[in-house]
Amino acid sequence: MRVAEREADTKQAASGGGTGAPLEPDVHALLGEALGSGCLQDEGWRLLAERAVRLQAPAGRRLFQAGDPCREFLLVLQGCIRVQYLDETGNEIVLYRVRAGETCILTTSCLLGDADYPAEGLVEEDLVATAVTLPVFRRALASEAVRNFVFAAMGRRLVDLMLRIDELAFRRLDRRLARHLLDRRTAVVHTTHQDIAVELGSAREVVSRLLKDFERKGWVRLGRGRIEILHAGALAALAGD
Amino acid sequence: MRVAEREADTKQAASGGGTGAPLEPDVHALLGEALGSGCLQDEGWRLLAERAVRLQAPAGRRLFQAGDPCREFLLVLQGCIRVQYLDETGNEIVLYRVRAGETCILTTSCLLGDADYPAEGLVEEDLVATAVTLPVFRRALASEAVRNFVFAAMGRRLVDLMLRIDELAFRRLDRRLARHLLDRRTAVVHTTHQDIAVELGSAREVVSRLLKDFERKGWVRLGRGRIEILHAGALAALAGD
DNA sequence: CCACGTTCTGTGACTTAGTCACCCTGCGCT
DNA sequence: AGCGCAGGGTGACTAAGTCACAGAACGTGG
Repeated sequence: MRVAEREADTKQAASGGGTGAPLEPDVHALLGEALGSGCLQDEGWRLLAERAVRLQAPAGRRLFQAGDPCREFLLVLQGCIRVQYLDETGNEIVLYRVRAGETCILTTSCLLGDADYPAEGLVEEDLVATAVTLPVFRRALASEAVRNFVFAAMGRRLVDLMLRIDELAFRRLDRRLARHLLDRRTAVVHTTHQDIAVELGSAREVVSRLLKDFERKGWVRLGRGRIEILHAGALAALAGD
Repeated sequence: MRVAEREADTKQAASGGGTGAPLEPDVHALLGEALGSGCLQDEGWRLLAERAVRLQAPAGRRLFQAGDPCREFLLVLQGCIRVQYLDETGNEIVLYRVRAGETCILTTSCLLGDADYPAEGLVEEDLVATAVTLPVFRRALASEAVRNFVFAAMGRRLVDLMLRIDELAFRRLDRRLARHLLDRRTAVVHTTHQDIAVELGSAREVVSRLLKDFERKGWVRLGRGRIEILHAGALAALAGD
């Protein structure tokens, strides 16, 4: 219970596993919304919806960290989890994000592989998720629809990580920085240089210097915790359209 | 049929899907050997063994490349596949290797996610593998044992890729190079500087320079396509034991 | 409103890594 | 012997990371 509130613990216990038992109405609805309503016809999805425990956590909360045991399958309904790796020397790098309708594949594979988390998960936007225990998840996996969903999520993430590797190995940091700024999709980016460095797997000083270059070129205006984009076109050109 | 010989195609077609039909005896044996003999009690594993097509390919053969559609589930019985990413600019980096008893998770997740391969697979040591078509694989996944095997493989690979990301982002190349040389587990490493660069996600010139440094320090002796390790202890110390 | 601690940013000096250009060497081939 | 070519060496330069430190911006308690 260390990591997040579970408002539904008692309700869940009361509802039991009976087929027609009263469910979590909002979890049901959110699941339908997040995944398309057709999925609740499926037995596996129905099982997940019935046995799902609602889990909420405010932005900033750490859901899990490296070394934690993994006990439940997670499906995000609202908000966003940032998964990042932290090594012994204190270096951090963002691996990927889990958003509404997605599962955390790290959780899934640790759960099924009986391994501890190798990375940490931070709530970035207020989170609403459902959690089910390993036995229930194993039963749900008997459904082909659930299996396909989980495997497809894994495949996507795998490709993400490969692209991330390519970026780190071969892409220039100024281009990646420009891309990152544009990806925020706001004219004014509220963040610190340190956060960007973690995002890109680089060092704060390097990010600061590059941003200063951008400012000298008139592409951005810098403030404390604030980057105003003045010339998105130039950034896009640098990023490679 | 472009990528590899399939000596068993006809035999497979003849044996059909009947439960007691004649099987691939050696595939059966190899499967048992690779995975532990208990697995053939399981219905899913038995299905895989029965419907498996033996696939062989000599070292150097390209099994698949980026953009290829993915049609079959692969399980390596002997040999080794090197999976590497090649981007538009021609940069290459080794992602991971698939050895005896392992599945290529890239194949698995592309297959189930109906996606094309994002990377290429090269046979590094003469390959013996089994392949099954998507429909058969889907049926085999009904078995919990098969599912656990596949998910566990995904989890391990995921962790591999994360470590690779950490390495690329934060580890010094001289240490990674030292580690790489030691990992070959031979006193004389037969390889080119270019190959090592691809392995580490770096550039040939950089690898050459570092190796020259190692030679000047008396740790290795360099020859054309050949690196003789003279002082493994020093390399290990640099690599961080 | 001020003093003070904290967080964020800027910068110089230096090391490590990547890029570009070019040349040399070892080796197989005819 | 002469040629071609993959593999390797190196200088010069740019990009990125590290270390050390300083100053600016902000928040809080007095």
